[in-house]
Amino acid sequence: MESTLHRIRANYGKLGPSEKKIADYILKNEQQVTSLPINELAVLSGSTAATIVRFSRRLGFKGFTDLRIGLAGEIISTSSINSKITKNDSCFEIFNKRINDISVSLWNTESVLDPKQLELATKSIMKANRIVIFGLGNSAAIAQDAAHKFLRLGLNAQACTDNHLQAIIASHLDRNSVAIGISHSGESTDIIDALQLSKIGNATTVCITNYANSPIVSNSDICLFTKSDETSHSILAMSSRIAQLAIFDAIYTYIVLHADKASINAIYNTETALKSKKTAGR
Amino acid sequence: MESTLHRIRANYGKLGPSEKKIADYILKNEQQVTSLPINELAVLSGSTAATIVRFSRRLGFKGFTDLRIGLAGEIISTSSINSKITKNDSCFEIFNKRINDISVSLWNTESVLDPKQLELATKSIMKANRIVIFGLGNSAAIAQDAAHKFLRLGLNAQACTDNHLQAIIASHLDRNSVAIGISHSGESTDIIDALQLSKIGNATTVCITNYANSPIVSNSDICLFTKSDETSHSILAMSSRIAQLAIFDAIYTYIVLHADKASINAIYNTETALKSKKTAGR
DNA sequence: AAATAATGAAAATAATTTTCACCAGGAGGT
DNA sequence: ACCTCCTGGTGAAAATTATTTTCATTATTT
Repeated sequence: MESTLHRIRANYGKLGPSEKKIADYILKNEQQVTSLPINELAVLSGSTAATIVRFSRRLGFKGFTDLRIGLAGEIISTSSINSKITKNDSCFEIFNKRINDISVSLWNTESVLDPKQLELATKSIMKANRIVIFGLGNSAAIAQDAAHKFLRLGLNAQACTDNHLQAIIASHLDRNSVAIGISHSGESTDIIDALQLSKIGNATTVCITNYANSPIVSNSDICLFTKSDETSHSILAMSSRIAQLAIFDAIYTYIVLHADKASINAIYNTETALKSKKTAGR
Repeated sequence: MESTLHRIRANYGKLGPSEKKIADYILKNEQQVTSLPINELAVLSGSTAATIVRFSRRLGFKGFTDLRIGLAGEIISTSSINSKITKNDSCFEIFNKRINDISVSLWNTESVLDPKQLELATKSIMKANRIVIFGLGNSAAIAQDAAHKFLRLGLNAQACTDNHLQAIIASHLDRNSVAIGISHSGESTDIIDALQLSKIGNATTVCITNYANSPIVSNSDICLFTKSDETSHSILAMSSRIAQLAIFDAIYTYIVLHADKASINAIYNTETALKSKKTAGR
């Protein structure tokens, strides 16, 4: 079952003029439409109730009510996000608001992440002889997590979270290497330096950042963007980091699915090796 | 504006018996209710339309229709996004399904995480002289991330992700220490051993796990549960790890908000120290 | 036993869907 | 070119369905 907004866009061409007006109004006022009676929507969109019903049917819904529910289900409840964390919040309330932030940030990232760039990054990683992931401070954990994932796949991956080692490692990369730099702000000088050094040896450089106009972007062959507001108390850009994690996870999963025999064995062996660490299988 | 399901739970006590039946039915059949006429819901829940409307009003909605929209908006469309990842999916499609999984898992965790235990854990961490976080394999990155957060707060925190060191460190903890063990399965023997050793010195033990009936639970003073299905290709329990991250983030944020002068200075100093690593301030 | 709260049946209202008549534009025949 | 006969889109109004309100009844409490 496809998403509501998608269905509207996909069928836009086949719509009649009056139906187009309805589609336009809905696309412009997603949120509002979820709590609008059909007759009001008819007036607001310059159409009639009957046409709205036909419109809904044409898109594959049972009727307007059905479409509306679909719409509500897919709109990141812009209204309900009052994620301001205050000092009076209990720890649990904070958790609550946090996960809301994270969800929003993930779905926002989905809208700024370029599928093409993501695919390029993935393919580069699959083909690389060596993968180095640079991340400092907040991003160090992400880098390590990513390296861990790739190692499981039998890839020659390595996290580099030490700014002394970074320069050394970066300068030894060659054209068959991929250097991935993670920096939320896109301004971490050490990471940028590492990518520049990597470029000297003709490694493919990939960055993951939140800011499209940051210096790291101009030093990267492939750019993967996250999107998170990081308004509140996040000195630690929590939600953007989750977005970063999700990106690596998608890459990892893709590679798992397209792995050849050898890689699958690598995964299998890892699992077997870890089994002995558990008291029982789950 | 609070979430629909929460409002139902929060006001559950104040409901009449018939309204409770409605609440029960909605909580058990969230998804279905979004596309159910009020009269059918009345029959299914063993109540009447009038009571449902009253019930909706009492929860702060304009009427049943309003409640239903709220519900639809907050149910991570379990049905619509069929998160089955297939080999034909592009990397971006995988990303898409992944973030859906993560969202679902986060909101599920919100429903199993005990606010009391979370608060206990937080308070223990705030008061501790020493905090050690044990995590191996998948969980190592989480442990490091958490330690990193606490360090920024000026807390004496340390991640221990090496199973040789774990035993050594654990056996040196005392009653003013907090030992936190992270294990998705709750069965990682090394982590359980570490917590047991920690307990000998009377440290407070905290676990984070997905399984309430796992051995780690009986070796912990405080238990924090995540909930994620981890159906698909997740050898790496991705979404539960995000839930773990979110838990630590909530704890961290709470402590930030309740930090005394000294701690705030610690944060400030950290930020200042890091400034020099950036080409410009963001 | 009176007051209060909760409930359901039925009436009233509101929203949605269906029906139907109309119109515009196109295809094919004269 | 002109006339039909279609077709598909549209809106007005009727029919249906859903929701909300009213009100009488039944529990529960004081």
